[in-house]
Order: sequence, then structure tokens, then C-alpha cells
Amino acid sequence: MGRSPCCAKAGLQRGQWTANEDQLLIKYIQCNGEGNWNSIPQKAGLLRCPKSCRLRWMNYLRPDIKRGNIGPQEEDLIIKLHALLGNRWSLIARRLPGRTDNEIKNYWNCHLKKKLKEQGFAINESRLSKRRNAINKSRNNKIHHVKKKKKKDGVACIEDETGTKIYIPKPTRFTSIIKSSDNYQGNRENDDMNEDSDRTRRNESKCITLTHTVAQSKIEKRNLNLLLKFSLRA
DNA sequence: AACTGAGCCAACCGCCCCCAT
DNA sequence: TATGGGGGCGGTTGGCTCAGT
Repeated sequence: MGRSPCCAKAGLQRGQWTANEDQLLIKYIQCNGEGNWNSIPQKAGLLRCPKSCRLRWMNYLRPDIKRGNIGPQEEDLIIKLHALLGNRWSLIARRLPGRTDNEIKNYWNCHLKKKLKEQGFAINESRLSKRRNAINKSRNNKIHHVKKKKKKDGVACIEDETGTKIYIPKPTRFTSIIKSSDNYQGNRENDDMNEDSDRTRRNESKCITLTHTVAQSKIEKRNLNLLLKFSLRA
């Protein structure tokens, strides 16, 4: 399945980035642009794995990143977008200029989840999140080195008796409101909101998807944008 | 002062799809 | 068609800080 972590390569630096490393990365990207992350560490003179470089740039060093606290308006937008999109942090982040998916994810997990819970909203907490709380307690009780328990539940997928894979899509709340638009001839290239359609297509052969979702309803960006506009105004 | 518990956030991990070969 | 690298994403962790006891 997954490959071995790229950071496992011997001799690579891990953990917090130093100011010097930041400078090297910024300098290199300013001169050569983003992309081709695999070659960046070597070319920039960094002893970091490519993913680490990308993450550092995307979440911290990018010049267009907005610093400072998330304001009430942004918070409101996050809540609404999360209600619409679920844990699609990157999609949510694209609607909040200057904010990163990581930042929004952290903000959600640290602030909003708790806040909404206090207000009586039901927030689904994963088993591992619950476990995290237990780990925290243990950690603070000086029980260290808690091994990471593997692994996630994985893609929700079942197989019927014929071996047909049935992918259970991530739930969305609004699909009953929207009719699929079969006529849409939009620009696929920029259709980031079509991600769900992609997810379904990926599991191409012998695939049945349950319930109505963004995916099988073929909701395209245009419709989703309209929906967002509408629901955010409400 | 020392300890404990909780919050926060940067960074890592594992998985997945896309796409070139 | 199969394979593997590149890159993106969401979930989770590590480690620091701070308030409370």
C-alpha cells in the first residue's frame, strides 16, 4: 500500500525548521518558483525531505499567508463551509484567502469543535481523536512513548457478494436541494469543486455509490458556488 | 517551586490519485 | 495495461507554553 516515509531516509533533518533553513527555501523558491519538490531540497541545499519542504512553504513561508487570529467573519465562514463540505480542509481553505488548510484544521479542532459542542451541536469525534485525548492524559502523567496505533479506518468501502466494490461517499447535507446538471460544459481544469466527481470516477469499474452526494450528483463548480453564495447569505 | 492538565500549532505520517513511461 | 514517482490531502503527533493547584 503506502510507501515508506520519505523522511525515513538517513541523514535527513526533521522537526522544527530553523531560520536558516527557511531562508534557503524562500530564496530558492523566489528564484526558481514552486514545483518539482523532489529536487528542491538538494538544489536549495536543505537536508529535508521534499514533503517537509512543500509543507513548510505551503503552511508557513508563502508570502500570501495571512497572519494573526481568525476573525469572527472567517470563523463563521469556516463553520458554514464545514457544514457544506465536511472535513475538506483544502477546499475550505481555498475560500479563505491567506489561510492554510492546516491552520483551518487546527482552528477547527482546537476552537470550533469545542465551541460548537458547548452550543449543543453534535460533532462526530473519530475513535482516534478520542484516543488522542487518552494519550494526552497518559502523556501528562509521564507515560511517554505511546506508540502510534495503526491505522485509520480507511476508505469506507464494502464489497457485495459479486465482488462489486461499493464506496460509501462522505455525506453532504445539501444534495437533495440540488439537481444534477447534466448540461454543464464547464472548464474541468479549474473545477476544484469537482473533486468528488473525481473520487467516484477513480473507482471506475464495478462501482456503486450509495446515497446522494456531491459526487454522483455531478455537481459542478458553478452550482456549488451558487449554493455556497446562497447558504452563506442565509 | 513543582507538578498536572489542557491548549495550541508546526510538522509528520500514511494514503490516495494523477500521469508519465 | 501495468507500474511507480510526484504531489496533495486529511488525520495525528510532538513538544512547547501556560494556568491552576
